[in-house]
Amino acid sequence: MTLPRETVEARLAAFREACVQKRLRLTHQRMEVFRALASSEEHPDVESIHRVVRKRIPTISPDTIYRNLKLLAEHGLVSVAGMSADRLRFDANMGPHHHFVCVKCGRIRDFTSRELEHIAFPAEARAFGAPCSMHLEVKGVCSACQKGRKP
Amino acid sequence: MTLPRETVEARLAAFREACVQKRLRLTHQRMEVFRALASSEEHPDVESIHRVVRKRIPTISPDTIYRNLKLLAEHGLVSVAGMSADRLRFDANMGPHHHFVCVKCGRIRDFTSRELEHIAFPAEARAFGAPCSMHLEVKGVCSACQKGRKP
DNA sequence: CCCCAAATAAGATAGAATCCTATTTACGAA
DNA sequence: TTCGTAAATAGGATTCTATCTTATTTGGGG
Ligand SMILES: [Mn+2]
Ligand SMILES: [Mn+2]
Ligand SMILES: [Zn+2]
Ligand SMILES: [Zn+2]
Repeated sequence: MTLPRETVEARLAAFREACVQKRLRLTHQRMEVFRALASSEEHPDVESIHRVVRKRIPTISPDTIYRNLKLLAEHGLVSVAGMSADRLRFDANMGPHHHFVCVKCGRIRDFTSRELEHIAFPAEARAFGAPCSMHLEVKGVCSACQKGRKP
Repeated sequence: MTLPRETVEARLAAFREACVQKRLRLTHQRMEVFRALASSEEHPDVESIHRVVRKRIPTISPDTIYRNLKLLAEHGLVSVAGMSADRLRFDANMGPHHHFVCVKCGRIRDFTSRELEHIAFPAEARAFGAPCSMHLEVKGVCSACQKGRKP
C-alpha cells in the first residue's frame, strides 16, 4: 500500500484502456478487484483482495475475485506470483539445480548451468534480507509437446 | 524411471544413513516412499508416488505419503519442487522482475537486476524445448523477520 | 432506450492436504 | 531375546482452496 499514487493511477488507466481494447466489460467489481491488486505490492491472495474490495462492495463474492483474476491473468493484465503449483510435487535431487517447466504438460526437468552456478545473490535481493537459496525456473514448451505428443 | 541404478542405490544408502543419524525410524513405508521418489526424475506428486508404492505395500494410505514427504522435506532429505505456494497469489507488476521470498513470513518482494536481465536462456534449458520466460526466486529471511518482528 | 451476452451472488461441489484416533511397529534397553 | 514405549500407520473425518451451477443482474453496442 506504499506504492506511489502515480504508479497506481498509471496502472488503472492502462487497465481501463486494455479492457476496452480486449472487449472486457468494465464492471464495478472487476475495476475494484484490479484496483486492490494494483495498489498493493504485497502479492496478495484472494482472501486479502476480497477483504479490501468488500469495503467498497460489501456483497462481492470470493468467486468474483477468483473469476476476474483468472480472466485477467489469461489476458496478461495480471500474473500469478510464484510458480505453477496445483499440487505438491517432490524432488529427491538435493544438489543445486534449476528447472525447465513445460507450460503445456507440466513436466519438470532438471538442469544445471555452469554459467549460472557462479552467480552470487543479486545485491538487489540481498537488500531485502539474508538470502539462503536461489532457484531459476525456465518456462516453455517441451520437445514432446512441440511435436504434438500426448501429455 | 530412467535413472542409473547406481544413482538410485547411492540415494538409498545415503537415505538409510541419514535416517539413522537423525533418529528417524526406518519403517517399511518410509523406505518405499523414498525409493519411489529417488527412482524417478519426474518430480512426482503424492498420487503418483502412492500408485508406485502400492505395488509393494497395497494398504499404504495417502496420508502416510504426505506425512513422510513432509517430514523428510523438513529434514532436508527431499525437497518440494517448484515454489512455496499454499494458495494463489497475484501480481500487478507485469514488467520482467524477480522475487525475494521470505521463508519465515511468506512475504514476496520484487526486484530487478541489470546483471540478470542480460542472461539468455541457458543452453541446458533450451535442450528441453522452447523457453518463453525465466524467473528467479531467491529464498531467504527478510529483514523484518531477522529482527524478530511478527509476521 | 432496448436487448442480450457477459458478469455476478450464493450455494453446491470437487479435490488436495491435514487431522483424529485406535492399532501397530521400530528400536533402545534390560 | 524379550519388553516397553514413543513413534508411525490406516482409514475415515475434516478443513480449506478453488471451481462449478444456476438464477438474476448489468454493461455497453445498436
Ligand atoms: Mn529437480
Ligand atoms: Mn512481483
Ligand atoms: Zn510438455
Ligand atoms: Zn519475513
